[in-house]
Amino acid sequence: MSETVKRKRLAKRKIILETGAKLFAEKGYHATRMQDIADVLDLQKGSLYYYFPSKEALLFTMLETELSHALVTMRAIVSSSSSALSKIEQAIVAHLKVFHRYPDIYSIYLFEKLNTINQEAATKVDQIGRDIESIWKILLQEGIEEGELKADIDVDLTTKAILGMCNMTLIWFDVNGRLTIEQTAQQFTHLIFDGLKA
Amino acid sequence: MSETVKRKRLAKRKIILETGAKLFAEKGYHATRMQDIADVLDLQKGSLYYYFPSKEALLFTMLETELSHALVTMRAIVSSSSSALSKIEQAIVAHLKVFHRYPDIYSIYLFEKLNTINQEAATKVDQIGRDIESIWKILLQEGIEEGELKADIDVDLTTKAILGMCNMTLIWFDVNGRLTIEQTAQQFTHLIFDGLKA
Amino acid sequence: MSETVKRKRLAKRKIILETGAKLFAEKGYHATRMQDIADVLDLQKGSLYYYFPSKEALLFTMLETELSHALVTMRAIVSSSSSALSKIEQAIVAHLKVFHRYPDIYSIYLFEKLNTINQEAATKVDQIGRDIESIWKILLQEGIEEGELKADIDVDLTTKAILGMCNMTLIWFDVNGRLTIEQTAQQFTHLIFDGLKA
Amino acid sequence: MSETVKRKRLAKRKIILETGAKLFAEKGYHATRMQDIADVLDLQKGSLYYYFPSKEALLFTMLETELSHALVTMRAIVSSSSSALSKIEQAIVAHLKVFHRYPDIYSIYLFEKLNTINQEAATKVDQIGRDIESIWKILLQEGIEEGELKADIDVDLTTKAILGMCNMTLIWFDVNGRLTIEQTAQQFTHLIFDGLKA
DNA sequence: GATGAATGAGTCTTCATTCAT
DNA sequence: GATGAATGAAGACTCATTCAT
Repeated sequence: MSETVKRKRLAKRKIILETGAKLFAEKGYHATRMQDIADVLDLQKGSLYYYFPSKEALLFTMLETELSHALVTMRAIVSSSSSALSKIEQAIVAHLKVFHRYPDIYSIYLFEKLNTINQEAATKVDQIGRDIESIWKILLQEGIEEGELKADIDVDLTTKAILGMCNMTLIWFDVNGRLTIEQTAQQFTHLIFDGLKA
Repeated sequence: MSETVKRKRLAKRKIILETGAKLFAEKGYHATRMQDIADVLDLQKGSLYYYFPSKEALLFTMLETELSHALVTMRAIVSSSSSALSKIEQAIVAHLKVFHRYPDIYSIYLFEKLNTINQEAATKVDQIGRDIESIWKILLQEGIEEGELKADIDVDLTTKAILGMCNMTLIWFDVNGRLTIEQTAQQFTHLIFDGLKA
Repeated sequence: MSETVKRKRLAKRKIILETGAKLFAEKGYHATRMQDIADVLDLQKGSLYYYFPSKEALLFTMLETELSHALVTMRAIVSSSSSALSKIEQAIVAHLKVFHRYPDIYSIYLFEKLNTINQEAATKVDQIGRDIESIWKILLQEGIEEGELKADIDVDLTTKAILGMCNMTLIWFDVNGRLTIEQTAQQFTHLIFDGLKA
Repeated sequence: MSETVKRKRLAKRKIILETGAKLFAEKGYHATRMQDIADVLDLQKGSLYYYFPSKEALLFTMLETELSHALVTMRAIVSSSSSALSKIEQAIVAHLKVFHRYPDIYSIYLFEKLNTINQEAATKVDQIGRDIESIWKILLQEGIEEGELKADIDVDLTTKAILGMCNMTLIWFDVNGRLTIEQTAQQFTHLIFDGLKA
């Protein structure tokens, strides 16, 4: 297979993945038929199987690919030499940015019951999610140890709180809305660091 | 129809709703078959149609019933005469308690793409959700006006942040875990009011 | 489930099995569609799944049921106290009779590549076939030991020869033809015992 | 088209036929995909259509070619001037040898329901089979007439018996087994001529 | 009220075949 | 000659729903 052909094939795979992600995110995995994806791409549904062996494979390929990318990005940003506070600030921005680069895929990751679709594949994807979560715990722990954060913080719970806040943006954030991702991140940071009290 | 018969019928409807909710929450609406529900109840799937005209009806009945209840509860708790800060504190506890009384149903509400199942019914349910959200906005607004909260708070965004934090507990909270709902609510309140900084 | 209902269900299962057997035998397993079976029974193809979980199950149910029956019959006939020669004679009749009671099912057993359909189930069915074959070997061995058969007979090969002769009747035997099963059996016995030479 | 090109083309056709035969024999015609054949040959499945217009054509080409050859061989061997007994003996050897030269193709011939694949082509192939069978009947008839075989033999049935015995070797004979084809043929001859009785 | 049976529309997947390059 | 891509028709299986009893 020539280089050109390979590139073409990969490009087609990518556009199928993106179309699939969009539809899975909009209507849910089960409510999306292969037909729907094929329709958007102006293809016969059978043709999709030339690129992916199954609907499941389509789903988990996008999840694994993108979540792995997210993990790499988070790691890179976090392993800098800034202060803990600054790192947390960066992490919030980074997390939101990464998740909103492919909001469809991350929505699927968060809100589909993946383990009822394919236990094994779901476990793999989940592991990446847990890895990302543990980065957050490390960050908060560092903050405490360096004295920048309160000593009595419940690291686990706070991680869940921050991630809950950030991840739910996938549901309500509007790209054409009043606030940008950066502004949202900034306000989140402010809330988390200083609280609401006057 | 005698009173006894009516009561029996209602009791059976309730248990069907609860079983349905549990399964919808666990496996998702589409992945749950009427058969699954019937199996748990040791019933023929056809018999379910004696109580509910359709799977959709089963879904939306539970959602409307329970969310209406949540709205009532939130309103009651919030219309007290406490200080804004105290009301917010109470609201967080109340919200978590209400949501975790029937976590299954609220999970379905938050994470199923209801509008792809039945646009009209989804709109109705959604309205209740928006009503609850607006209570939060009012609370925050009061807090600002009474000078208890910072004046520069973005009310909409903060509402989303608090609700994100609270609602995601439906995914990770473990009844048998280290923290109770009340303790979780308390820590959330602390975080939101005072932030993490040392 | 009441007795009457159970009986009805079993009767329906039986007629589905027989219809399936007939079609599988006529056109082959792969060339027979569930639709074909349903058509004969004046049923929707989906309805077949109320009785059998899959096409494979339909296939292997008939095979296991009937071959088990064949084994039992062969054992019963063979464990008598007649002379070896007489037993072999009886065995030939019995074998042909059993096989031609449900020629469809035995044709499927002999001529379908079962192991490419379901390895595990095929192994189970095959074991029954091997059990039947070993009965024949025992018979021949007895005949040799009792001095009724030539001492230099190759038991394995002779078994294959006899079974080949008998089993191939499934392909050419015509119920409405010149010879009955009993007459065929008798001539086979004669050939095997005494040969063709003048 | 040059000679070299033609030769190359024929060689490729032959290897496709042999590969196809092997797979058809192993897994059955319907269970074998063009893809499977292409895989073995390290080819795209589309390329097979450069050599054969269809899967059916592939099947019937191999059958007609090889069965015609078998007929020729049988005729040659049989039209000698030996005694009837000797001719039958030779025929058994010849039959087994011919069939085991391409056991795959003969298995397909015997055990596939060819007429459900292509009625017309199947009839053609069948005719060759019937021609071979009638050679056997002639042989037996000669034996009777020359007084070498018993006068009361049922020629048709005996033909079926002998052919059943011989043809089923295609299922169980093992090239690496204890017996060679020649030895098997010899034992078959012995059994048929003299029987088993001591 | 409940059940066993059946339906029929839908959904994933397969695969022989075609064809532009 | 050969390939990568695509087609489209078919087939196994699912499942919400209906209904006679």
